[in-house]
Amino acid sequence: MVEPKSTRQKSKTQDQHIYEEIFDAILEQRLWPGTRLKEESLGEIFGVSRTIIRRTLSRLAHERVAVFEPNRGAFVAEPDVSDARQILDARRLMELAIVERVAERASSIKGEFKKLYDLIEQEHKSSAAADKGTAIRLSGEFHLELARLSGNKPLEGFLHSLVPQTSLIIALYQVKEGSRCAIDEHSRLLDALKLGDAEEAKRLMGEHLDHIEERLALDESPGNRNLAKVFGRQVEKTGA
Amino acid sequence: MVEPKSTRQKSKTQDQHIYEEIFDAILEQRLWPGTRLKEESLGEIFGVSRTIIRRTLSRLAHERVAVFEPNRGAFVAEPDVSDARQILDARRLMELAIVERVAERASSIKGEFKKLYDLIEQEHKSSAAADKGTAIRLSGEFHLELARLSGNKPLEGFLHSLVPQTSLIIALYQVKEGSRCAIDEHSRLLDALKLGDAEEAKRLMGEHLDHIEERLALDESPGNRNLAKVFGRQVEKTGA
DNA sequence: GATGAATAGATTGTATACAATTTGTCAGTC
DNA sequence: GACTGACAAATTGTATACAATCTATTCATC
Repeated sequence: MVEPKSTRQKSKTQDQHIYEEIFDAILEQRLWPGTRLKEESLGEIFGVSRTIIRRTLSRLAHERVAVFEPNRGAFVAEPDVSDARQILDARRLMELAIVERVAERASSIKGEFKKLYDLIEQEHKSSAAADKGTAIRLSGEFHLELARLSGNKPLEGFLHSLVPQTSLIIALYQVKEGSRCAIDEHSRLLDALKLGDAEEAKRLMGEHLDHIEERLALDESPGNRNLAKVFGRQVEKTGA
Repeated sequence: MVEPKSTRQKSKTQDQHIYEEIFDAILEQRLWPGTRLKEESLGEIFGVSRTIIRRTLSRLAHERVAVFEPNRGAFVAEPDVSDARQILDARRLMELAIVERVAERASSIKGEFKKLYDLIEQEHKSSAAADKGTAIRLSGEFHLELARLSGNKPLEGFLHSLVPQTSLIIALYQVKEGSRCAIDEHSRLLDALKLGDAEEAKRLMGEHLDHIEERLALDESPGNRNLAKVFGRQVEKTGA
């Protein structure tokens, strides 16, 4: 549908674009856990062949944001309660390590904090506009930008896969609506980071994550399991 | 060259096999940083088309064990000094978190320690046989099995990409030969883990990693930079 | 009417064909 | 003899063709 132009050249950019489009859709919870990702449909949407789509799905699968079911196709991942606990555990570990490193580097990266402030401002705007999807995505982007400022690419990459997975967990298991205090938490965290106060930053990040987890129903009782699954798809887990 | 049989079915296993073959070659330092990974050659070696090879390379690239250079192909990664520091930093963080979790679960996973003991025994054997490649690989597998026992799949997956990257760093920057005390360190670590002594296990793991890093020349002085690069390949960094 | 087998349609998995790009070679010029 | 440009070979990047598998529908049977 778009002009084919040179066919090549923009390949990496093209890939990245499609990836981010799906990534953002998951962050904003427009793509629900369990949603089928049909290759030909996606190919038509983005004007590329299945080859490209397949590569993107493969990347998402490697990041555990999507799963391939053999001969059945790719689906948006549906982390179960056990997965969710492991993901949140890993994420806490990462986030604390990240703020520690950002705080340590605070003085040498002063100029780079601007984007974080911009993101907080945008968060306020979308919150005021009751634009829930954008607000959630911006919150994720705040954490990703923090990871980038840690100066550690492996950690950044790892968090990049944990953030959308957290989004899926929230979609599946959040029972209480998120009060907008999260934005203020980001704001206070950023203040501590700017001062290079690692301990305070870690404390704030820990509380921030506590608040996210408090709103989740991750007990394994059948009632809650169903509650979670009901809003997902693909129920046939036993039969296979 | 191999019988084509059903063409399908074994697909995932086939993929996994090729992946592990390359993965092990890197762990054993048979594949050197900078080595070109030509798609057609690999396809012939494993008896599959470029499609399959490309998927494998794409996975390796995502794990930062290989790098794609646009229109030029895939190469075994050559982490520079800055990359190396970040990788080792991330790895330390992961390894400490992993032993912490294994120690916590020690009592409930008693039966699962067997493989670790087996691996140590194999390490002794290959060390006695002066089989350096195998010894290095087994050491890596020890850490990977530890990660598996942490019970945290995301952490396990992340370490799975850090271990071969460490192998590349050692290939590029190790200046002193590794004394075989590493095996005893694994052994003592395992003892502490079995007792559920998280603090002692973390201390031992920290020392173990110290010893690995002590043998590396990661200072940015031009002499050492060249020393490292000289044994790699693909020198044209400025031109392209 | 419910159950189950057979068949048609849809979708994924892999190989291959072709286009775009890079790399290496060789002639021509200064 | 060194340098530049053009051409040829090799290799990657993408699309497409075809095979294998799964899914849904239909029809027969009880």
